[in-house]
Amino acid sequence: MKNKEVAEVFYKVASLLEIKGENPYRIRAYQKAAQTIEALTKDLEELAKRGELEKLPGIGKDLAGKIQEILKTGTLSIYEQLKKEIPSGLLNFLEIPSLGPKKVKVLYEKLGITTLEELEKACLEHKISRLPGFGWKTEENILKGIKLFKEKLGRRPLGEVLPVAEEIVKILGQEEVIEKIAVAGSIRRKKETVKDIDLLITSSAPEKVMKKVTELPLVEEVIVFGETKTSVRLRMGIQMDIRVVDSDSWGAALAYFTGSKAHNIRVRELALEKGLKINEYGVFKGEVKIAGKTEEEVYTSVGLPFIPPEIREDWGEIEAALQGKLPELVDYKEIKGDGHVHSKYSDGTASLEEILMKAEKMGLSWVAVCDHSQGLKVAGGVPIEELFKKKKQIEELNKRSPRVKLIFGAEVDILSDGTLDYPDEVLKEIDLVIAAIHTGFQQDEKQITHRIVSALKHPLVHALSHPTGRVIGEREPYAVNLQEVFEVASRYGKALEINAYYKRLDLNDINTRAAKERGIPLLIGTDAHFIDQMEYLHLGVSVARRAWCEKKDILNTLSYEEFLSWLKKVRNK
DNA sequence: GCCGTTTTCGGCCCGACTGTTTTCAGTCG
Repeated sequence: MKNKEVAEVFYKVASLLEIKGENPYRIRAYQKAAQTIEALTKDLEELAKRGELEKLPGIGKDLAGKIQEILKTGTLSIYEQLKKEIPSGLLNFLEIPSLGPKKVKVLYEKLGITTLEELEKACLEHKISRLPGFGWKTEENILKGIKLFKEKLGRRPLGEVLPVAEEIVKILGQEEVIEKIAVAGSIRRKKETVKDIDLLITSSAPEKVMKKVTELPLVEEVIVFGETKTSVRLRMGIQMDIRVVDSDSWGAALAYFTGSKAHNIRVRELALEKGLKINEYGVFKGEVKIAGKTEEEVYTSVGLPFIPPEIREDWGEIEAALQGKLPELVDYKEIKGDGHVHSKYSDGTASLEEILMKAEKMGLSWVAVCDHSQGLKVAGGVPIEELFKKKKQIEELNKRSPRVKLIFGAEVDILSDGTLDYPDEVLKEIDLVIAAIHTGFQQDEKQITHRIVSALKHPLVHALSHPTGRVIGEREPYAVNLQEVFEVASRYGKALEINAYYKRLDLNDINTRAAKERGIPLLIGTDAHFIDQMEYLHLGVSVARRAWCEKKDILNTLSYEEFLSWLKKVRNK
């Protein structure tokens, strides 16, 4: 958690310096350092103690000192100083489309505007359009932007946007003027939340393509209209950027448009070292284009192997690629089971038969049915007698089902004193026990961590479900010391879940990577309460891929028999 | 503010579109 707080301060310092009109490279240095810290899988305080801060990329003597200062005092003197010069309310303004640091500075200096309300009022009184560099159009755009900001149409969960993007690709893919079409951007990188839909298209008639796109019924408003670059807002509120290039530039454009920005900058720097220039049209040696048709070509030209989109974040993939140490990322095709679904026995809506059928359709060979435990009444927790009925039913179904097997599991509540919601003699009858916190989210770090750690140490527990309890856009993680959880999971050989439900994705990418680095087994579970939610399995795999996981890191790649023997092994330790 | 098997100073990714401008700064990705 400390890491995130330090990164946050650096991001804010960067933004304040931007408004102040400081040296752009100094600003970038703060942003880069913030990114590095955010993606760190180690505890910043540990690194600081060992004096290893300066080993981090983008962190030199000065920033290392500033990190120390934040860790020690909880804040940063230059940050406090900047806040005195520039009201921090102005930082919100940067979120408004069409407002950047330069314009924000003018608004503050000429009109003394520091809050959204003042800004809105000034627009309505047409004070803005009289400022130098502003006009009536800008005034209009700001008003629109304030409205969007208030509606909080920020980042959306990937699981919400991905299906829309795929649908649009399907519709547009049928147009004759469109040769190739793909989703790029953070959707292609499978980030847990996305801000917009980036579409890349090849066509020899870009103007016709743009017309088709803007005429889609899903489009609410055209924001930017150009021949090669157009932006629209969809009715669901999300922005969609469309880029059209010719097929000769497909690979270069796809790489450029997929990002991340930080990754692209690194690749372009490598190109510069080799005397090459990369843009969205290709790789150039002087005036001559030497690559660009495929992404592989672009990477090869700078001496890199192909890097999978999910890890293009400048989180060390460039260094790994240069050393030939890129991981062989786990593939969805290698996934054989789902580690966590609910049935009618608790608060799920599907019967065991339906789960079995769905699994078969998805090509899985096993599914663990982990219903809630007895105490969790709001979620239809299963009383002990029912539990044995379920066990029996699963055994009977498995006999009749040669290809897909159900695993008798339970998602057992961790009570507020750290004990479990079934007695041991019951737990030992359950083949897969995943423990989870569903109550007492407000407890302090010591208490929550103690509960989780006690559960993980329990000899009959196999795994910890949704380890941080966060719900994207709705609920912050509870105060858990993950370092301690990792420590115990690793020592006792227990698994941590990657909960694949689109609003959870818990563990997230960075924490999954931290767990993987410590050799902790990971179990992907969809937590499906409706049968179709089992399809979120691919989102869990995406988290694993973003976390650099390979086949061996993921328990779901085990066959039914192998997984059962893993379950037994954990208890025999 | 960082960084360096050319460098400890002088670099630091690259281009499209808009709006307010008579040639380009600002914003955005």
